Order: sequence, then structure tokens, then C-alpha cells
Amino acid sequence: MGHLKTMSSRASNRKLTPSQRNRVRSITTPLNEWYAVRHRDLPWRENQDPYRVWISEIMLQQTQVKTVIPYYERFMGRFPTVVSLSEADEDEVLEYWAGLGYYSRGRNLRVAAQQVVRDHGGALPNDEAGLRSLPGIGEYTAAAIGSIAFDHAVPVIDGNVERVLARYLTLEGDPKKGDSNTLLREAARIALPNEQPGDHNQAMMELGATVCTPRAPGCGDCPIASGCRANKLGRPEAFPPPRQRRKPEIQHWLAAVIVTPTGIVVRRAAEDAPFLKTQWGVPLWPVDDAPDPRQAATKLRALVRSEFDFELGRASYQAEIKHSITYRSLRVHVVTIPASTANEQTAPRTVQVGDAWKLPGLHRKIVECAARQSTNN
DNA sequence: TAGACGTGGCG
DNA sequence: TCGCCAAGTCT
Repeated sequence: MGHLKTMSSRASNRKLTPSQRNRVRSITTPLNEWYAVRHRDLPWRENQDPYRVWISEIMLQQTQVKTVIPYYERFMGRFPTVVSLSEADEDEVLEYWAGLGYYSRGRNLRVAAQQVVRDHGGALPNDEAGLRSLPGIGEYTAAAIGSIAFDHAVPVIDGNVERVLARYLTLEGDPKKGDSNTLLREAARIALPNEQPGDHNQAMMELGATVCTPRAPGCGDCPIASGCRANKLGRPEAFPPPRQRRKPEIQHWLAAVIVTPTGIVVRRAAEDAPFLKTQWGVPLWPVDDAPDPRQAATKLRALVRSEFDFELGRASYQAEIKHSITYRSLRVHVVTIPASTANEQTAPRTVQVGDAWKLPGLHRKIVECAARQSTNN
């Protein structure tokens, strides 16, 4: 009956053992006492207003707290209510999102606000199905809003929670899949108290973000280190296992900073552009290899002439900028070129250097690079 | 469902 | 400098 034993021991990996369950239960009290004292004062923690919680959770997707804070303050200043966001132009919402990345988050936020006004009387739905029906809200964000804003006793599982529990239980597999995922979910549910579930969920994430970090975790400062198996093994960094990543591809691009009397020319990227689709920015063209400065200037001049109706001045090479977008390692060769519009009817949209913050990070870097160079000249 | 999506912090 | 990874969602 060897195969039966194998089957049963494999099946048992899908449930926490009684002793594991006890260890997980012992997380709750010390963790929440730690959080009460050590939590960071963050702008979205001033109150439980569902709109504020929602905006913060969307911004925090794949984005660190330190990065989010200034964007959050600026965004809330301009769009303080669901209605104000629902009435905004997409371009303006994206201006306030520019630099944060993952721009579908900003587009979805506006559409969702319109849905909330139209279908829910302007108040975020306070049930999971209602929240998940909104674009941009998936399993994690619905649970985060539900627990933090509405006191629903549902656990959240984000990258932090995955790491904390994978270490605590020394889960060997990918926490997003298979048995490790099943065990993780059971553990997260068991650790969750019925009182103040939002604080508990934030405590789990806060611990992951500030103590149980991916590299160099601070086990000496961890309130649950005594029950943590990875700490006992002395190699907490080994959990969870590293993820498989697509190999970076180096790509060379030419960027045109076309300087007209009214500002720098920007245009909308095509819907089928390889990245930053439909986003405003300076014209970009792919090139096969790294050009030398003279080639870059000459080629760029020809490209600008082929697509715009300008009187062009002398093209001058500025610098190479490095910028990564997902798996693409971009090498962007920045060329400036003075221009005057030959035909007022076709006057393009322009931006001032001071407004470069309204552009995606890549284009902001390009404009600021050109401005810096020309100041030096 | 695995891959795409932006950017910055940090060791 | 460079590579890993982040309070995920969508298709």
C-alpha cells in the first residue's frame, strides 16, 4: 500500500497540521500589539473613509509607500471625492498619475468612479461582489477595502503577507500556486481576528514592508520571530523561492525633443505602441543598434521631417538615458531640434519644461535631460 | 494562464 | 552599476 501512503502524505500538504495551526494562531496578539505601537502614520490612515482607502490601495499596487505618499496627497487635493473624480477628463487624471506607472490603474479609477456614481449613489459598495465589479479592484483590493474601510473580517494576501507566512511556515513552493497557496490562505484566515480585521491586515503588510523584508530581514525586531521556522533555520531570505523572470531585452530608441516657440512638442503614443500606449510624450522611434551621436542627430532629423510640418533648425545629440519598462531595458538617445511651425493649422500640442511632471517618467526624464543640457550650453 | 504592465527603492 | 522586487489586475 505504498502508493496510498504517498497519496495521503501528499494530500496532507494541502492542510495545515494542528501544530501549525496553533503556531499561526499565536501570531495575532503579538503582531497587533506591535502594530499598535510601531505603525507608520500614513495620510490614508487618518480615517476609514472608503474613498481614501480605495485610492491608496490602487496606488499601492506594486508600488512602495514612500513612492505613493506625494502622489496620494496631490491626487486627493485635486480629486477629493468620488464625484470630482467621476467628472474629470481622463487626460487630467493621467497627469496626476504620471510617474506612478501602470497607467491602466488611473484609467480604471476614473471609470470605476463613474460606475460608483451611476450604480451606487456615489458611495463605494460595501460588499465583495460590488467592489470586485469595479475595474481595477481584484481579490486583494476588494479584501483590503472591505476590511480597512468596512471592518469585514476577510484576510488580505499581498506580496508582504505571502512572504511573512511563507517564512513563518517555511513554505517551499510558489506562494501564488498549488499547495503553498492553499496553506497560505488557510494560515491567513486563521490568523485573522474578528475585531479590527483592517488593523490586523495592515499589521501583516506593515511587518512585511518594514521588518520581514525580502532582503536583510530584521528578525531581531520581529514580534513573531519565536514561532518562525525560517528564522529558526537561520535563512529567512530563502523563503519564498525566487520568482522566474523574463530576461531583459536591451532596446535602442531615438527621442525627439522638438523645441518650438510655444514649448516642446508632445503627441499621443499609438494604441499599438509597444509601451506607454495612448500616453502623451515626445516622439520616439526604435533603432536597431546604438547610434553614434552624429548618426542619431542625422537620422532623427529625417524622421521628424517625415512626420511633422516644421521648419527645422540644427539637430544636436544630448545624451543617452536608461529606463526600464517591464522587461525592456531602454537606451534612449535624446536629440534636441529647434523648430517653428510652418503651418499654424497643424500646430501640435506642446509642453513647458516646468510641466514635464505631467508626463510618464520616461518622457519626464527625456525632457529634463534636454533642459539640463541646453542650460549648460 | 502566463505574460504584460512603469517606476523607484535598496542592497 | 545592476538586479530584484514592490499593499496586483487584466486578458
